[in-house]
Amino acid sequence: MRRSKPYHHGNLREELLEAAIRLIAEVGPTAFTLREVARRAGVSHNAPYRHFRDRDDLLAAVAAQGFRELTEAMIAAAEGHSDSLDRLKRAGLGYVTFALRRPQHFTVMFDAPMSRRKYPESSEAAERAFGTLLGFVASCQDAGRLLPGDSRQMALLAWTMVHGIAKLAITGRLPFHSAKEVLKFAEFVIGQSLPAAE
Amino acid sequence: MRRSKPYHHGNLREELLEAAIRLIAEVGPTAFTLREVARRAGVSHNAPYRHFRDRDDLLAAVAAQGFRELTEAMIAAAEGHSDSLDRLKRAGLGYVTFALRRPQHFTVMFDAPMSRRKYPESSEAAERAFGTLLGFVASCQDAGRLLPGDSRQMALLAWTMVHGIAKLAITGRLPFHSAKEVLKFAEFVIGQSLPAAE
DNA sequence: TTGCGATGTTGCGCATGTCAACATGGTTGA
DNA sequence: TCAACCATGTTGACATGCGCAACATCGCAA
Repeated sequence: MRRSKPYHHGNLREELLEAAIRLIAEVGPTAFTLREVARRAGVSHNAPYRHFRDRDDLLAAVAAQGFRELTEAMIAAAEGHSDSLDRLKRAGLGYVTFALRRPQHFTVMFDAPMSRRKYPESSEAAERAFGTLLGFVASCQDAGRLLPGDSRQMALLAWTMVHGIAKLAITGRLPFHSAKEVLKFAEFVIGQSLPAAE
Repeated sequence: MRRSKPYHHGNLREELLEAAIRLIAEVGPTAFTLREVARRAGVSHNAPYRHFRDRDDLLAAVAAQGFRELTEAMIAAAEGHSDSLDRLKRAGLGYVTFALRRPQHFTVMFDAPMSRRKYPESSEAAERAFGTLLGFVASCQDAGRLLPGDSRQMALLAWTMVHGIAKLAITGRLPFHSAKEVLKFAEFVIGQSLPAAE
């Protein structure tokens, strides 16, 4: 049995990250505060500095975690569908759904200018997410379900589309009042814009 | 001749707004500070409170001004082109160009959740911008250059597209290193996704 | 002319990010 | 075995920001 609080925490980095993610979900990136994270993790206001260079560094870690989860969400959304074009569309909807479910986290992931130099972990996680989308696109082309051509370019097209929808929906700019409506619109956009073969 | 500084400024609101826009262009919305704006306008750190409820209120005014300029930018981009579809495409490229030229301002306009209640001026300016785009879409449909259908839906499609491109480009997520490349990509996307008639 | 309301100013309390100095205790090498 | 070391936490301080309250100034209206 542990006597009250041990001086050394043992797993602080993880807990700080989780606390940060929860805090951001509650108050958003602007009101997000390093000191509040420390409070929630039950440590002093300076403890986080042993694990993160500064506020932005912690936010970058939060973003990285977000990108990993986004990747998972897209894969999970495509799961169970066998037609490659269907899988691509589902992945796109998964992207939007993720953004709608975790708007603040999504905001942290995309609002700060990404600097590969400073935050390599976050950058790599982001690239992995894009790579996943690229994979879906390439599969479609291989299967002849999408017009052939530069898959990278095509994946960028798909990405900017779902991203635009997600961002505008999150910030309340679209005239929709439920996730359902947004997703219906997203389906319309995807169907309209993907250069399906045949 | 005016002896040193008069106690009452005379046109402070305007100057604060301009100073704020310049400051944001330099340091971005995060580092933007009410006090620095006051400093630049040459007034005390509390003077702005006579003209803006708080920091967010000033930012909302900045956003409103941005939406007005964005509207102008789209109109100007379409000017001189007679074919309606051409005009629509140019307006879209104008949207992206505006974002690339004034990334920080664009960010202020779109990153904060929009509350119609709290910031009616900014909301209306934003709606006017969208209305402008809607007008271009409707013209295309009237001229039979775009498939008929719900123009509102179609305008939303166009908007989310250019917005996605703009946002990702601004935050350095697209693999392009010049505005020219981004615009070329934007042309590709627009050409690919607009459901042109014929 | 006077006094009132709009506009600026000074000064404050409180919160935050971050630096510096110090405390603690698990691990390690002699 | 045990002492020194280093990673990890803590305390305290400082500069800066936001926004409130009280006060100052001045144009305008009665």
